[in-house]
Amino acid sequence: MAKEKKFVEAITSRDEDFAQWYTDVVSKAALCDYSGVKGCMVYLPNGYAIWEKIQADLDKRFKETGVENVYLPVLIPESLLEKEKDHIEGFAPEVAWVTMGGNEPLQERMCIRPTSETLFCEHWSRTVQSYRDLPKVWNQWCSVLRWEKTTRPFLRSREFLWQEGHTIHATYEEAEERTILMQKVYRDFIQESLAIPLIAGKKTESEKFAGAEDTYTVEALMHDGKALQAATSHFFGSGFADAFGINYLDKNNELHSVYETSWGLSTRMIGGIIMVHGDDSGLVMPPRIAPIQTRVIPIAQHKEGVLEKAAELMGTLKAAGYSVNIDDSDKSPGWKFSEQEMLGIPTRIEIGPKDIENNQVVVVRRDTREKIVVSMDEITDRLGDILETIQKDMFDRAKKFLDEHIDTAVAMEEMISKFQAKGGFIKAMWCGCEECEEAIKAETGGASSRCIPAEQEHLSDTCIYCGKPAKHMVYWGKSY
RNA sequence: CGAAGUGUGGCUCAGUUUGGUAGAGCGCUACGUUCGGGACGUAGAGGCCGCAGGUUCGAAUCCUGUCACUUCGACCA
Repeated sequence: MAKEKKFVEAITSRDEDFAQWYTDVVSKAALCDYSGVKGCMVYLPNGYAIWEKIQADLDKRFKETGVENVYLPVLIPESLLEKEKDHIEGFAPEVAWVTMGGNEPLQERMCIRPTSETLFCEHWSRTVQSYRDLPKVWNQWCSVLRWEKTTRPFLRSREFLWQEGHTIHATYEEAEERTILMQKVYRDFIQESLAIPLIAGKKTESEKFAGAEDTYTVEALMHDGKALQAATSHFFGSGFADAFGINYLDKNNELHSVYETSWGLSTRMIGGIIMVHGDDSGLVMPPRIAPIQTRVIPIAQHKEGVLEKAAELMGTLKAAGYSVNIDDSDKSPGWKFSEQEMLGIPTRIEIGPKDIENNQVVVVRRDTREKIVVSMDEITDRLGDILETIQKDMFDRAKKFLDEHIDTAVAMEEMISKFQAKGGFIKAMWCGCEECEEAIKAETGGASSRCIPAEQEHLSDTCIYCGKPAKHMVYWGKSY
């Protein structure tokens, strides 16, 4: 990637200190603020607007597959959380407890939901009786709380916003199909709307969700070469159903367990957008998910007619369906350009006396800074084309970066040197045992198994670590 | 939870070693001049120095405790 000209000193260079760059972008783009409680953040208008766009897009996609939205309580009694063994073991270390109601100690303490499988199960165990009650394909938009030790804005906060879908089905096959379908929904959404290319597959035994039989994941690669688990879809089999007693009578009056799934995507995805697309000038929003698609910046706005013409342009664009705003503050133009760039608004439209004279405007792309002179008469059509081009180019650039950071290895020395050179994903064969998985992580300096892709390649016959017969080809990488 | 660091106007920090009337830059407000890549002048507003104790004639500064945040590790969407 070409060295970018840097206009603003307030943002640390991305290649100099990626972690600091990330924090600077979050703060300069006014996405969130820290609060008085560690790991609980204030979502500012710019940040929350992105979440609202994600919600709207994803919710529409969910509903096209038959999902219905619900809302369940924020509190889970301890006895309920404990019903499924693997689940409680997985979450116990990071739940927060409520022990008092007013001034009275509670008879039973309750945790603030870290996830809601147990609540959905409890509800269904009381209400599902017949095959006619199935399937249930539900989702809730809410926040959950996990007492993380180390927190970072969006990437790992204690309270975070997400959606969690929960479904139950009469058959194993139908539930498995739903699990895979939701992985596809996430994959399409993230690639099409967020312009973030992915690798997809199943998690290994050790990386699976607590209580799941299978976890399907989509993984993105950040600009620093680290992987981000973007969304997961879990297949539970009938484990939870049996633990909670969710049974139904089929047409032959025979009693059966239901099969269950759950799937989620969180505000962590906002961190992903920043780390995939952002640059040294700040945030770069993919046009389809950008809360504001273009910002009108008047040049020499004190001159006769400039502000009026700029306002008129904004009105025209609004009427054409664009999400647009104007910066008519008395800041200098240069300041406004930098501001628009830090916020990641995909385009800006400069309009000054020269433009008005020539019946034109100057559209500037955020991603490339390319200046495009457009006739005032064509702007409503051309802007849409430009935004679509940006969307496509952003995906293509990210895809090229991803492809350049996927490598293969058949021997440990090869894997270690390749991984340590530039991070990214390394494809390598694996025998399927947890000991090798851990050893690979330790010896490479942090490359954990990210997923087992559906499209398997045969790189060699043996596990890269122990040399025993290989079962899977796995993507390995350092994870956020 | 281990290790390190930091809390002083909205922000970034100086002042703490050696106790003596709270500082700078940026930002903010008003007015004027500017305006195609973070313009400038003039005049202003704004802080019981994270919190609680203690030592002292006197504490941002020394002592004790406590809370929070940041970064790095182990755990995790």
